[in-house]
Amino acid sequence: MAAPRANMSYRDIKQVVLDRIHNKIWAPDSLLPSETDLAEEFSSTRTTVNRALRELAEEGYLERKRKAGTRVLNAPVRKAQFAIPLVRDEISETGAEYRYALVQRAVMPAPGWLSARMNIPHGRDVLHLRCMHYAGNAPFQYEVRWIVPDSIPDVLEADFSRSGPNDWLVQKVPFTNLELSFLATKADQSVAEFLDAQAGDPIFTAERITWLRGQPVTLAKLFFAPGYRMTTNL
Amino acid sequence: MAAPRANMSYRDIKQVVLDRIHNKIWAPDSLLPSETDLAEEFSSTRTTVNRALRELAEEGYLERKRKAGTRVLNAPVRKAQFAIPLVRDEISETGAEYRYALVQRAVMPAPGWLSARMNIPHGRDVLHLRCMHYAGNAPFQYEVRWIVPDSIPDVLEADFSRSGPNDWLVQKVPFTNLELSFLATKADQSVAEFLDAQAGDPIFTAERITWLRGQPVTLAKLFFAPGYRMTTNL
DNA sequence: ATCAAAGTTATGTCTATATATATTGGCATT
DNA sequence: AATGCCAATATATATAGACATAACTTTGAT
Repeated sequence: MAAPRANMSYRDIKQVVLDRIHNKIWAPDSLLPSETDLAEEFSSTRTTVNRALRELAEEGYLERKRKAGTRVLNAPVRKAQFAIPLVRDEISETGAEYRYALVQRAVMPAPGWLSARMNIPHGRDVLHLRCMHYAGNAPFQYEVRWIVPDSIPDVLEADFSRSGPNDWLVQKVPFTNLELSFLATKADQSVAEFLDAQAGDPIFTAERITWLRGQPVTLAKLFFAPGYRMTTNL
Repeated sequence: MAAPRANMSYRDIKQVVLDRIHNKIWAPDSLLPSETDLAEEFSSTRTTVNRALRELAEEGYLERKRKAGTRVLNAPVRKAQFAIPLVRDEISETGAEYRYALVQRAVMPAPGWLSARMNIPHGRDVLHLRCMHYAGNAPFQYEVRWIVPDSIPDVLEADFSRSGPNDWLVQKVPFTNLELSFLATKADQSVAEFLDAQAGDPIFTAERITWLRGQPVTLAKLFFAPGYRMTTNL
């Protein structure tokens, strides 16, 4: 059991606090001593204790309110963090060679569901792309993307036959807001063919919509090959 | 454009730095001025600048190394953060009434795949549960769970007929490690029946394994009703 | 020329202290 | 009983200065 001693770093303090929470020395829903008191107990300063508690709160163990104090959360809302790598990097990391192919490119009026979803004026032209990402020879991800060209200079002239829209957009267009969803979809005939799956197979799917200061930028549907799983440890 | 002025908070500084990154004043891969210099520019202190840069690094915009300095990441590895709420809370928040039902309870030798997955001695008895979580009258989640009773006192005596193992475990057993995966599975006959789906429907599935100081605690497979999507904004 | 030691420097963290701000609880007024 | 105001208090954030540590750079010995 970690015992308070002098010269404890904020990391040490975090650990001691965590231990006490686990051992119910500070029970769920109970209040912790004030930062001042803890600083004294740990022969530390309030600044250091503050950092420890602040981080534990960020990690979902504590709840802090001015004047109200610091409270132990009864069901720690542990937060899963997923890095969202570029497909290219995700594939490279497995050691496989990343390959890309453009399947289709078209400029077309925004379909109704897209207008509604991204708040685009009805009938506005959008750029529509379908691409494949391969890990070696195996299909890895099928990408269906819409890009709103209005606020993105040059996008209609960009060449997406050699590298994907993601690479291009990351370079050219920053975004301020992102909505990311994960869901399971059923492979239709076309998706199945591209991903080397059977029609009807369950497909892990990500949908990401990005905005730049209120303006819709792009919507991507990413269909992962069968067997894909997104994993995190914490 | 945010212009440096006196009395900037660490939040202000974060915003200015972000703006400069977006406007390529500090290009990808380039080095930022040192904390000391920035502190001077912002008429602030190194401590405050440090917090701003540290948080931006945590958020995936910057990379920091001692002596080497602070560098702009070219493809910000934005990190998606998902809160992992208890089913109970997730349902309550929608306004629907949370209901729970125990479907099956059994003590059985660990099947081979489970032994391998959780590193349990072959043939060791484990507690196996199947439960349903409803939002109002609609099925929401079908839970298939294995619990390793060895290091968990009383779990074999616990009553899971009124409330779920999740609630119980959260109260009784802290965990130190968690592996969380998301994938798409195909509803088999049994899952389909419980979730009011068709056999073969794509099912968004979570698999979580928890450990306590190296000891396996529990593995849960959570099958969500059709239409479920996990969403986050950032 | 090569490698190891020493110096330099940017970030990492701690101490000490001060001001700011949100929230609570009590008290007085309506 | 309800409302509004005020003081107390815990957290939030800032300043100033110090030492620690990692990593890059230069120097010096072999």
